Amino acid sequence: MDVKTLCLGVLSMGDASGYEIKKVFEDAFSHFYVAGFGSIYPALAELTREGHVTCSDIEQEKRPAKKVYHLTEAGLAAFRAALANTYPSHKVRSDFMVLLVFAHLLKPAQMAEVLQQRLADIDDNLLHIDACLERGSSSHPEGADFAAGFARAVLQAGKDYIERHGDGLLHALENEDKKQ
Amino acid sequence: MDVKTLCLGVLSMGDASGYEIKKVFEDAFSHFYVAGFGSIYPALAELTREGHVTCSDIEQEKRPAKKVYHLTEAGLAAFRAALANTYPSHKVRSDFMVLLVFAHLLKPAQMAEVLQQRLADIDDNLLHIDACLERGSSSHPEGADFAAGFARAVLQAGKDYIERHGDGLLHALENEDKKQ
DNA sequence: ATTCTCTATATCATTATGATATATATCTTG
DNA sequence: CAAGATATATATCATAATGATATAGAGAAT
Repeated sequence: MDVKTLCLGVLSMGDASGYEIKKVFEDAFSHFYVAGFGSIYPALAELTREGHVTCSDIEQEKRPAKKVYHLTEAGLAAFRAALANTYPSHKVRSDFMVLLVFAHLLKPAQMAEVLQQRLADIDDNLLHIDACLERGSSSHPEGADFAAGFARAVLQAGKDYIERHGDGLLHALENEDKKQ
Repeated sequence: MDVKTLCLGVLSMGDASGYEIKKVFEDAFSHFYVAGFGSIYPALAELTREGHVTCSDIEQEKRPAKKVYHLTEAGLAAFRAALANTYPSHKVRSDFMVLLVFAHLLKPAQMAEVLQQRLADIDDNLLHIDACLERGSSSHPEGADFAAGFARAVLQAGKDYIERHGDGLLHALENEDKKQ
C-alpha cells in the first residue's frame, strides 16, 4: 500500500488538507504506517491530476491559506478496489532488534539504555492508543477498535518480554565482557 | 539504519557474496528488516569505494562466478560507531492493520480471509524463528536469542488476539452489513 | 519435454525518506 | 517582556529503497 492509496483512505473519513492528513498519520495511523510531507504532498498532487480528489484553496484568518482535498466518487471506487487487492502484509523495521542481534558489539551499559528506551517508547505508544480510543470519533469503530486492541496486545507482549528477560540478557553480556 | 550499515553487520559474521547477504536478510533478519538485491548490490559497491569492504572475484565450477566481500578494519570500526549512534526505533508497516481500520469498506467474507491469511503468516513466522534458533550457528547467541524470543512473544500475542477477538469483529461487520 | 527453483549479479523507473526552506501566529518560560 | 518553542501550512530536493525486470546456466521435478 502506497501513500497515495492511504491518502484516499484518510479522505474517505472527511475532507482534509495535506497538513491535516499528516496529523492523521501521526495520530490514528501511527502504529502501522509512517508518512511525511515529502510523500503526502506529491501524492495529493498526483491524485488531483488523476481525478481521484478535488482541491479547494481556503483562505483563513490569522492562519496560512490551506488546500482542502475532497474525495471524488472515482477516488472512493479506486480506494475500494485497492483494498480488495491488498494482501494483509505486516512488516517490522526495527533498529532495536538490530542492536539486539549485534549486542556483543555494544557496551553492556549501552544495551541497558537501549532496553530502557524501548520500554519508554512502548509506554508512550500504549498511552497514545488509549488516547485515540477515548477520542473515538469514528462512525465505523469495529475495525479501528480491533486494530487498536491488536496493537496494544502486541506492544504489551514486547514490554512483558523485556521486563522478564532483559536482566538475563544484561547479565550474560556483562559476563562475556569480563572474559575479554 | 540503512542497508549499507546492515551489510557491514552481516559481513562482521563472516565473508559473503551479495547473494549470500540477501539470504541472511531473508533468514536471520527477516523479522525486523527487509532488503532486496536492488538495495544490497548498490550498497556493496559503495562500501567498496569507501574502503569499508574489499571484494574478490571467485570462480566456481557449475555455478556462476561470485564476488565475495570481506569487512576491513575501517568497516568494522564504522559499524561499531553506527551501532553506538543508533536509536532503538521499532516501526511497523502493516497493510493488515490498514484493512482492519477500513474494515467497513470490505465485504465480511474478505475480512474473514484477511484474518486467516494473517494467522497463517504468523504461524509461518513462528516456525521460521524456531528453525533459525535450532540452526544456532552464532558465536554470540545472547542477543540473537533474546531478539528471537522477543519476536516470538510479539507474534504469539498477535495470534492470540486474533483468535480471541476475530469472530467478534466478523459478527459486528455482518450485522453492519445486514443493516444496509 | 517443459517448467520450476536455485545460484548469481545488475539495472532502472518509481516511490519514499528526511532534511530544509518559507511565513505567520500563538504559547511558554525565564 | 523578550526570546524561544510550538503550531499551522505548503513545497522541494538529494539521497535511499522498492519492486520489477534482464541475463544465464544447472539441477530437480512433473
